[in-house]
Amino acid sequence: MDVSNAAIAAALEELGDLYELDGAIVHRVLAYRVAARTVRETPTSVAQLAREGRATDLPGIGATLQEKILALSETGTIPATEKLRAKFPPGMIAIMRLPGIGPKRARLMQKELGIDSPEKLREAAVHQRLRTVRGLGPKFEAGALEALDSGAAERPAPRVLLPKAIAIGEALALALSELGGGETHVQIAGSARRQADTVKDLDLIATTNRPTALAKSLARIEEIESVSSASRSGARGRTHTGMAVDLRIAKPSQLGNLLQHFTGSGPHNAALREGAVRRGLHVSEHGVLDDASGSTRTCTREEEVYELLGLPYIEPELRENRGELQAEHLPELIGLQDIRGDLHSHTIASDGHNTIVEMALAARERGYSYLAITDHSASHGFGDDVSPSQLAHQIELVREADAGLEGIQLLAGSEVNILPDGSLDYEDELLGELDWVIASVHTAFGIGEQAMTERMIAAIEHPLVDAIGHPTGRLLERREPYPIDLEAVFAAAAKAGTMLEINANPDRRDLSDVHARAAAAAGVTIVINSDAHRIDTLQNMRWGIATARRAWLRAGDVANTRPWSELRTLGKQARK
DNA sequence: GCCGTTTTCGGCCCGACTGTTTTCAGTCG
Repeated sequence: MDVSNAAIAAALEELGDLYELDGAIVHRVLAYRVAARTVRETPTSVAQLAREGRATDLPGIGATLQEKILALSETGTIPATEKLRAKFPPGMIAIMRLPGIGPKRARLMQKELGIDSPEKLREAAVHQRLRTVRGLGPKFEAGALEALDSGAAERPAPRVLLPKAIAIGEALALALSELGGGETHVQIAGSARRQADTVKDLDLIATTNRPTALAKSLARIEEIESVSSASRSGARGRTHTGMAVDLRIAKPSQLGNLLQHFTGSGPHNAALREGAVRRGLHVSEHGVLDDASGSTRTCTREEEVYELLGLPYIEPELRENRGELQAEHLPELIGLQDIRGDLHSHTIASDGHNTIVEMALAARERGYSYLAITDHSASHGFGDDVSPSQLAHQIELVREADAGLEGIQLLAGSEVNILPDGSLDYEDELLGELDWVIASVHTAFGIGEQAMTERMIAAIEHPLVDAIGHPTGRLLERREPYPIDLEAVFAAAAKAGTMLEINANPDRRDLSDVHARAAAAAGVTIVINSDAHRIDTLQNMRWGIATARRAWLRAGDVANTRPWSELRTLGKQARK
């Protein structure tokens, strides 16, 4: 079995870190990090690509890295890594992770004091030996101790799921607007604005006529635990939940530049600026410097920044340096208003918390014209399983509720378990009674890539399965996707006409942005579903839309932007 | 390390902040 893309990415990250410690130039180190990201986001097996000599087709991967990937996949290790590990023990990388310590200082301390682990660093700091090294001083010593005490060496900074980050960001923006007075406007930038799966720190951009007062007011907000610096240009702080907050205050004349800069992403901005330099332009958060005239243009609106560079406006969700700067045409992205119905929801028949009618009314309230009731199936377990006879009864209940409701069509459905052998846990005859069938994997995640791929493809090819639910099984920050050959899955789904879901639960967002984009490119029809287990979570649809936008999807790529009368002709039930 | 409207070598975004310095290196986003 091939080494996974995640393992290759981790190996490239490690080698980049080791080269950095070894004093390599930053561009070489960056090349490893860029390559690691590319590998992590590639939906097909990079080990296999390397074996076929095609890994070099991926952006940022050349002959040297292809060779190293090949070595990793054939021998389980990369020779250069082995060599450098002997020179720099793992503790050195942990030290380099501490805030305020990079490769230069880590190596300096190793050379001068023999420090090669967080423990030895603490020992030296406590005994005030760090300050004996030229270039280091008492403040550095104190900072190192504080960083060690924070636990930064043991665990990476936590990432917050998007809904929580946006909730905090909106609360802070509102509080700042009130504290700053009438002329104050605050908006969210950074990865939260780009609608990423998770957010490390929150970027807020403000305009105000009292900048110093606004920066100082950050400390007065109840969510804020501490503020480390505040000036007329902004403030940095931390919430009680440990999330870093960066407030930047812009002059209105430069708001466009600042917003563009702090929306990122880093790779997008770096590529944008490299492209600009080729046109004799230099982009920063302050403006666009033109070599020809020697003058700097500032932009009140973000659109003007892109216009000055000869680019169309690029939606924040696309700013990941995934081809948006080179694209001939950018897609007109799908929006929440395009969604006509939700095709994955649960009720009290399984593990949901509301009745069919309650869910239907809430869906109608959202403006949907249809809702599929898709409770779990016969082998779900947890006491929430729906036996075949119970499903037959549930179908009657759905038909009854549908007959009694105006303005929304209820569809009888099920979220059927895909058993380890690829079969489903209801008989075809019963499935044939349904309007809509989703099939999902809920058990036996560890059967291996090949078995999982065969299992999934069996479900995809089942004549009564309309869509596959949360196709990779990932839970953000908690569980990796199960190993599966997605290239084969996408090809099978496109051929069979089985849709693949973007599950909009913000813990899942599965398919992911890069996977959904690859699936659509392979000809798969996407369906975006809330997987709501109560009326309140129907609104999770917005996170699915966020993923779809990051996947470059248009309304036409997504099945449930169509009325049911049209959608049903795409489903398998129409063909039975 | 990669890459090519500067094509096989010589570039490879831009600025702020901090702490240690006497003019700047290192780190960070």
